[in-house]
Amino acid sequence: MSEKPTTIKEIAQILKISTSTVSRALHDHPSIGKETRAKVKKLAKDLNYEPNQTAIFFQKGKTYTIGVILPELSEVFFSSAISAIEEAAYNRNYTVLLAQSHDNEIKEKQLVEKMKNHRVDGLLVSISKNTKSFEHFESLKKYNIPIVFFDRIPQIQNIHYVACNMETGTVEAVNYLLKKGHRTIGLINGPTTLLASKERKEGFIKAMSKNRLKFDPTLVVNCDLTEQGTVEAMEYLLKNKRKPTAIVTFNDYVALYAIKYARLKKLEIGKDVEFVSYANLPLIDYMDYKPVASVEQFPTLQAQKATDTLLDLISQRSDSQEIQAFYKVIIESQLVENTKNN
Amino acid sequence: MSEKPTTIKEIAQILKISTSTVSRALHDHPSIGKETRAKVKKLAKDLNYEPNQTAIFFQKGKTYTIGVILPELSEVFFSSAISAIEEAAYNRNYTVLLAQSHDNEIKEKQLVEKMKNHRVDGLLVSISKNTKSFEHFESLKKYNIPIVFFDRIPQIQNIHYVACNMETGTVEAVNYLLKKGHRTIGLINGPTTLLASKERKEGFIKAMSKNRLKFDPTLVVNCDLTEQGTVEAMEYLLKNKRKPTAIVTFNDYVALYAIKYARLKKLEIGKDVEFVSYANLPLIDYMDYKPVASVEQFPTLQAQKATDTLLDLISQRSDSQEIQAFYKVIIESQLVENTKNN
DNA sequence: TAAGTTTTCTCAAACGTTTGCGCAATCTTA
DNA sequence: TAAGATTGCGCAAACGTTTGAGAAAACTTA
Repeated sequence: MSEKPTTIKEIAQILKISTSTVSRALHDHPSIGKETRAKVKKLAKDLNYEPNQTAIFFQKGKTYTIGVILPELSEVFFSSAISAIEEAAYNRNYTVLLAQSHDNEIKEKQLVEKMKNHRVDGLLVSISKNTKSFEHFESLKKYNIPIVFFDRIPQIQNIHYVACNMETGTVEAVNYLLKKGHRTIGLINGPTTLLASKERKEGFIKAMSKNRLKFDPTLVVNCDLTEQGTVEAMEYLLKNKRKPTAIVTFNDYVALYAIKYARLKKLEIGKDVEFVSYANLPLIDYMDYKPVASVEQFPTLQAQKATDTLLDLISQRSDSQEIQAFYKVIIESQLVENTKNN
Repeated sequence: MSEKPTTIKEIAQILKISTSTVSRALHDHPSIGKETRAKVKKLAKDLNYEPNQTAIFFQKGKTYTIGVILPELSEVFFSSAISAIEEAAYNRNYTVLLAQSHDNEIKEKQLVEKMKNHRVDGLLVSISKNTKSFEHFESLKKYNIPIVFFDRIPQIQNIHYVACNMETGTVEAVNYLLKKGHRTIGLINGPTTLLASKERKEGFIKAMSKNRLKFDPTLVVNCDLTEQGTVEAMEYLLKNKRKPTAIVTFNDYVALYAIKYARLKKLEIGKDVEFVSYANLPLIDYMDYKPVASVEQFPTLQAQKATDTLLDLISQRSDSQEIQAFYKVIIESQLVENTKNN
């Protein structure tokens, strides 16, 4: 039933030559004669020879595989990312070893170990929300396995990363709303622990001050990104002395919850109150009541750049031994108006 | 800078014992004395020993890795699936090698080769829409690499698969609409080439005849699943002598396009015309004008069962050599009413 | 204390491939 | 035709681990 795969040894035996000759012949090594090469290749084809990668990986100490650790594959942002990563890796003849941390620090550490043991050539990581310490990544450096972080990056020094700067997009968003005549703008932000929250808030403040409006801290509220949390944030904002006529929300989910709540309170979306959000969900296009605009974060672009960076690092590593600089690729977020669909 | 990882050999040398003893000690082999075992384990820990998996893979001819080939990771159905697959594999200590075919038959074949060369222990596949021949899968059987197909399964014999039967759900859907008083029900189906289209149509017909209504073929229209195609299908249906008051659509995207078109034509959704669809998009919950009900296909459940089946096959293989039966796991689709969200 | 048991460990092969080095055969050139 | 250059190939080690078979050491028992 289950035939054993052909090996180089067998080919050598049949042809009565050495395995090294077979190996070299198959790799078009110059020191092998034309005829032998042809004979070897022919027989290899006939016997359906397939090089045993596990042997090669072992021999070369290289697996042509990159590890990818993402928080949640079911989140649209990350599923778009993994799609792009796979694509980019495939184009450069690399394979993807995939794992998700479910935003669990302990699991993330285990996965890093596992990836190391699998001898991946490099690692692509978007860190878990709950990861506080980063030694598990440090340990990879010792083994010379490069890591590139993307989107969710740890706040430590000397790392390679690709990330999206939320400030620009936020500034654009606020400017856009101001231009539309809004003067009282609220921000439903994420948890304070997130870098992304910080960037959004800073963009918010910057836009205000640039427009000579004073920043009103009561119009900014943090939220845990759940529906309940969003409702509470909305209640807070709508009870405010200065009731916002426009609200910037941390992401599309928050926007959806907020819009739902606003409609429940009989507010007309786009008239009584208008929303701008950060793009996570492609389906926003199909919604009837949706944010007027979204700050695009380019998940696939980020993922692509991150993969390319990682693969560059991998090939550099084998070329030279010197320590290269740290790549810091910043993609600017960008406001896009959401088109009406009816 | 880059230290070489510790090996079993080094441990052996330091302790002046043989590598086999070290290996066995680390594996708690009974024939190793308590003290030696303790000594070995201590030193291993101190030296930060990590077994070189590539060597083990090579040695054992097993990689504890499963290959997964999906058509499109950016499609919600498949991203939910890969999330569940990774989860299930992780729980049984397997790792996932990921690739997407982009519905391209040639690429699919290349990927199967690549997976074979990587010596995956098994393969999980949802086939490309455009795949017509299946020898590339046959070739894996020779090497005793089990394959489990899921959701999109080839129409050939002697394979393991997990799939969702669309007929039941479709019958339920039609019954549901009939019960709501509809008598003229349309079906915007997918391309005739797809098994899924066939099942939907058969369910459609079966439900009609069970309710002693004669099946009207003019109310069924095939479509290529694009927006343009959907618009054409809608035009056709709305021009029909018997104008449907309810429409079953092939998937949520088609439903969205159809609803958009219907509203453009000033039809009131839920009154003039009602929709039932097949669930792909979690976001349907957030929509204002949406199908009243969806036929749930349980992507994560399918993926989970498929992974478990594959891993069972893999462990069986090493246990016994006999050829086992072919697993055919059918999950019944199920109608779920979509709750109102305002 | 010698023989038999049991415990603990070692030897060496094997997995399939790559590659540095050396050697033989062939070809070149004066 | 002898010396050197070139071409074509083989030898053997190496990568790190597992494992069957056997050897040595320790412990029993009569």
